[in-house]
Amino acid sequence: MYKVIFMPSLTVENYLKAIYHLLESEPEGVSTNSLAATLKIKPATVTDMIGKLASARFVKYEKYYGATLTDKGKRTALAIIRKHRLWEVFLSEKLKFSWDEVHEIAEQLEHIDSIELTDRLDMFLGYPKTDPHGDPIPDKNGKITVPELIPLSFAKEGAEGMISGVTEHSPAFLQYLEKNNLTLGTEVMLLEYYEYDLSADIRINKKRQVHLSHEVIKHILIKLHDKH
Amino acid sequence: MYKVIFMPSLTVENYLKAIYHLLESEPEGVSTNSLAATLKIKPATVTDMIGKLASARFVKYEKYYGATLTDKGKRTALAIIRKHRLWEVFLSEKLKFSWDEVHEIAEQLEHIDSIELTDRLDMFLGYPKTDPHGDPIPDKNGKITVPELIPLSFAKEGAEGMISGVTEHSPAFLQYLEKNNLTLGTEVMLLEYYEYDLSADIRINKKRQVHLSHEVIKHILIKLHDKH
DNA sequence: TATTAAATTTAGATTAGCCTAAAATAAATT
DNA sequence: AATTTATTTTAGGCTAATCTAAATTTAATA
Repeated sequence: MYKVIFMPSLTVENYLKAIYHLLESEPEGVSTNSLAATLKIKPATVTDMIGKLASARFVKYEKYYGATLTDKGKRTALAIIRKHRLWEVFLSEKLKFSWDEVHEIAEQLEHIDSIELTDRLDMFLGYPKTDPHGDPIPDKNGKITVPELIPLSFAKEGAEGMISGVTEHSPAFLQYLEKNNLTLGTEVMLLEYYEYDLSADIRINKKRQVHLSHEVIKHILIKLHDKH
Repeated sequence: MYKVIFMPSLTVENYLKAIYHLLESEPEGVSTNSLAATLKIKPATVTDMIGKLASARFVKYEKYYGATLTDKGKRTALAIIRKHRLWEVFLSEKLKFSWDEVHEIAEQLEHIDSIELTDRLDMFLGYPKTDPHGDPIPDKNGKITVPELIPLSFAKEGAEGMISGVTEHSPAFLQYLEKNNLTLGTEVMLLEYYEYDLSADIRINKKRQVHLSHEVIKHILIKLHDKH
């Protein structure tokens, strides 16, 4: 039988975080394969570890049908995500790292184990609501308020909104956005779709017009403006 | 034979740091036993690891006669000590942790691997020269300037100076100093020694007088005032 | 529905970092 | 100088987290 895990190791923390994020697109249960892909390890390794996580009641697991988080697992995952995002704010606001640089360093900082440190950092930063990519920061009780955002690719022609998040965090993508002034807070209006490749013309800050591929607009999240 | 180590793991970093500090009192070579004691592991484990560290040219090692650091080992150790002390300054100055709380958290933060982060943190903190305990911070090239300090227990009767460091970092000791206003920057004068137990009377900030045990004064470092 | 393909699990092996017990060496004491 | 004690090393084992190869189960296709 599987050994019981007490204090979650760095490895366990990374599994839980990955499961949490993957549940977004696989709510019924995260597959062994997608977990292996995100963690860059072999599926066989994942199967074994998921068994241990289930024994320690971090996940609910049915053989061949994927894993979901228990309350305990969700709590643990959210604590790590809270730390990750707070450190990202620190790196961005205080140390002036660009938004494509913060993720990698925060991957390390998120594992620092001190609730007191996390809470003081939160205070020092002025209790930020979101990280530099617009992702919401869970509060100290693990409560997370997910803002109502839609992908820019879901906007109707003529719709206006503000860029408020992204669903792709690779440096390449973020640098692309930066270079095209598509940063958080930017006002955008969807002018016209091109059916054949799902690309679109976008007006930026009521001035400049750009043409963006579907690949780009589907990863930009906007907050729609209320209609008058 | 031993396997060669490329990127120093967390464990390796802790070995190198411990060796660096122990070389202060054992300059001829750090013994297996004292290393085992500081790292809270068994001597047999240390012997094995020292062999690996020697293969990777982090230490020079002669069986039964202890280990010393190579230039490579020293460089690596100083990089960790630099990070440790910079984070201590951050915790103390920015997050308002007391000087007895910073060490434990910095033990984790010192292993974050990003030269860019370290250098930006250094800048953010205003290039501090010392940590909250008065220990000097190596610069980005690993250069460390050790200030000329003497233990308070070495001062002659009548000598005056400023508390500028400690050689004992336990929370208990630091809290004791705090409670007695014996913090960094405090002016002290050695009034009189008591031969039978090596304790002494100390004047604090030209006002209050206290009686301190040898155990205490030997761990307080002062910068002597120039005589006029 | 039978077969093939893909995903998942099982079985057995490896590595880093630790352990205990026993053997070897160095240091201290008589 | 011989013996005892302390330190260090060697030898053999264990665990967490990984791997590869083979077996099993589910999903897709003919």
